[in-house]
Amino acid sequence: MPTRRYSISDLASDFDITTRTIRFYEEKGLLNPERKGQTRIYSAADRIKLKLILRGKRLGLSLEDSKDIIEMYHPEHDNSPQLIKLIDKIRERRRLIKEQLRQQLQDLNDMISELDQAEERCVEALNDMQKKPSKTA
Amino acid sequence: MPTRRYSISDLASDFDITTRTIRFYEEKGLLNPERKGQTRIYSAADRIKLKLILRGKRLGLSLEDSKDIIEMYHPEHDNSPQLIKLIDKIRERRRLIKEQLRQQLQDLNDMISELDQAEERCVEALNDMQKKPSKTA
DNA sequence: CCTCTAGTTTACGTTAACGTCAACTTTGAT
DNA sequence: ATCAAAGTTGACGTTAACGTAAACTAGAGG
Repeated sequence: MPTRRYSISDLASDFDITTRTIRFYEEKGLLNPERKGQTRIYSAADRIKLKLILRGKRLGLSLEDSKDIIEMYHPEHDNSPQLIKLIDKIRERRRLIKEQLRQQLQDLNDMISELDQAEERCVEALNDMQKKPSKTA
Repeated sequence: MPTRRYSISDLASDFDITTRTIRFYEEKGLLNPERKGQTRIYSAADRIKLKLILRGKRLGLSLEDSKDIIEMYHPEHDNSPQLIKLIDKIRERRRLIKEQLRQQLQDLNDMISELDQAEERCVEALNDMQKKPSKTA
């Protein structure tokens, strides 16, 4: 079994965040590491959760959203009505993600092509200035 | 000439934001509408700037970033060293955007496929519960 | 034993991006 | 004229996501 353990500063340096950040995520209920005495000990699963949180951040999700998503991956295997609700939540979340994907893709492509045009205009302006030596008296 | 004008609430309802938000963007130097008396009058160009700001927000840009980008589209046509610096800024920004595009694409696809797997696990768990009636005493 | 390093809790501070009054003024419609 | 709707300027409040500092503890090494 790959029962790897990590200290809080291990994870901090791995993901290039501060220990404060990691404790903050715990405060918000996104992580629940073991304790040896009062020192936190993180498992491989905790590491993955952290990864999910950070990916969520890159996508603009709130910590609350990431918390939701984490619970989808690590459900308390309850009874079947709970499971059915969970499946619905997963499908809804996937819908949202896909819509976001579509929108962001379009936004990014639009922005890139507009930057291209802006650059072109600048280059032309530069060329024009080379020919007419300028009006500066 | 399409010299369309907009009131602040026109734009607010068009983009589904509050007038406070629009005034806030002006406070931060992203908009500079004309005034008729003390009332703000927005042009078509202002409308476009607003659109750029909101797109920036969807992409996770800060207002400062959006301000930068707006100035790339509406440069004060200065002298050539300024123009050259501007071109560099545009290229750098495009680089950032492209990297972000790449990253977000991967993140979103990863997340979707993980949601697919999570759903599958739930469905299987449900099926298992149908067969073995459960252990609940 | 002493000190250094890493860890902990508690608590107040900070920044961005607005929200929410309050207290006016301006203006088109009746 | 008046009255409601829309506009304006302060100014303080709020939320998320941490930063920062103080004061303490526990283990490892010389």
